[in-house]
Amino acid sequence: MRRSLDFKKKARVIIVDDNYDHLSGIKELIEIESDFDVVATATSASVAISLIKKYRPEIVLMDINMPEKDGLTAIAEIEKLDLGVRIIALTGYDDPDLIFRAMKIGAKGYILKTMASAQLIYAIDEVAAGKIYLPATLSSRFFEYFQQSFKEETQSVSDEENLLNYLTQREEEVLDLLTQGITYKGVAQKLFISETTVKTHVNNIFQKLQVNDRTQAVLYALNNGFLNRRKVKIAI
Amino acid sequence: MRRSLDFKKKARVIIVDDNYDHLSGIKELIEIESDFDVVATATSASVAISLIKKYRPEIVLMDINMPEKDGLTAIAEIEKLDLGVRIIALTGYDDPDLIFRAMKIGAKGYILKTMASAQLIYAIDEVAAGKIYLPATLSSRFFEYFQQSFKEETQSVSDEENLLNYLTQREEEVLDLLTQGITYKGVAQKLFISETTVKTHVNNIFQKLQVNDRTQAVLYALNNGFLNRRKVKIAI
DNA sequence: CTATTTATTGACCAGATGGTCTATACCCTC
DNA sequence: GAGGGTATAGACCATCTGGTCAATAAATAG
Repeated sequence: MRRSLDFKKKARVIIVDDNYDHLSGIKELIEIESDFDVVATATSASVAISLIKKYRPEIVLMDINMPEKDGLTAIAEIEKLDLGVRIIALTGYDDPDLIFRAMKIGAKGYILKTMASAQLIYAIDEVAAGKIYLPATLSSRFFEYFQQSFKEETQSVSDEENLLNYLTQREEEVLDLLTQGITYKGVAQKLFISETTVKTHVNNIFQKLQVNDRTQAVLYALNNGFLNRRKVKIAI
Repeated sequence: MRRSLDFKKKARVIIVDDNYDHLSGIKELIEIESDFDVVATATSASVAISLIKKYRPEIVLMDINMPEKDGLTAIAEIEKLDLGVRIIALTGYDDPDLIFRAMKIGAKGYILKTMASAQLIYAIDEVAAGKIYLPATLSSRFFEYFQQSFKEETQSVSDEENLLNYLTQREEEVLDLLTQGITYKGVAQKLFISETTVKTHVNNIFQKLQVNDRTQAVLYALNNGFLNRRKVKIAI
């Protein structure tokens, strides 16, 4: 029991930072203040990726602000490799957009360089233990940004303005099939009605949505919460 | 300075919980352990909404598990009123999906009923001060769910499988215009080429994406990260 | 009971769309 | 300089799409 805990603590770490002074500072800090094993360091993202493939560390500390290939892209690439590496992002700024994007692409933690050394060790500890760690202040920032991005999305159009609300139930069914890229004939078969009827519905839909063709109708539906209930869908 | 802090602390609170015992328990706790002013309580969401309109509290504690109108819907409705009320969700379960949805629709905090009373007071404190508060354990859950929902979305298709990657630059431009619901003629004008050329490109796009018409092409593009860079877009 | 809304269908037509084949010109690579 | 990929363009044609007008039946609202 004790052994396995100790074993877990001896997680191997790779540090990536284009500033050599920062790099060695963090390295020393970790070596002195913690049990972690810094197996390698890198001053560029591309070198880092090679090292990660070679050493397969448990933890990577990745500076976000780097020239050439930036840290976020690097994180995305590493995550794509699916090596089980757990990445902690590291920057000087608490820009919510950066935090959001880092967490989105799979960073397991996000730390500011200005934070106390104990916080860094704690973060590594938590992440090494399989958790996701964001300091309270950053997590607060994240959520504000997160909620804001929703408000703009969903609350931008009120119910009265959302033309989708004026569609009848049958028209919604037809539109639903249209958003799956089905032709008049196909819709007619699916709904057991004639092609002409479908055309009538489609025409009514166009008028209500104030569009001229199915592509625009589909786009309107997608942009105004028509099939939102289906699945979580996030994109930047 | 001191006064304004004290003033802030005297935030008015409304508590909503269909279980009367819980309700009065929380009420007592807040009245004894904190400076907050419980101006009203409600055992149903609809009553709560009326009370909120009447009292305009700073804080609402909202139980999520309620019959009739559930707490999440209630939160969404209250947020839509845009009264500046700050809502803290309250449940017995740390279901990540619930947490995610609560935060999505604008809850400023999320607390488990099993948590220590001090934690509840602290949460109200933070939220009353304008912050968003999630206890570390819940925030961890949230992030796991958050990242998972991405992985399914973005990593579901590898680069080789994503047929969009086989499009030439010109074809991408054409597709981009198609996803805006523009006709052959319109595309031709925008790109300063003939309508025939557009048709050729479109046909090539269809073959590469293995679809039969523009609607399907647009849907494929939308579902496979074609215009993802534009805006944050989240939906459930 | 009448008016309105909704769902249904037909007919007709212009124009848009999609499929196929062919052809030229440019650029890049081998 | 031959070959491959890309962008351009025309011709032809079947089909699909969208617009309009008209009509019936059922359900709902007033």
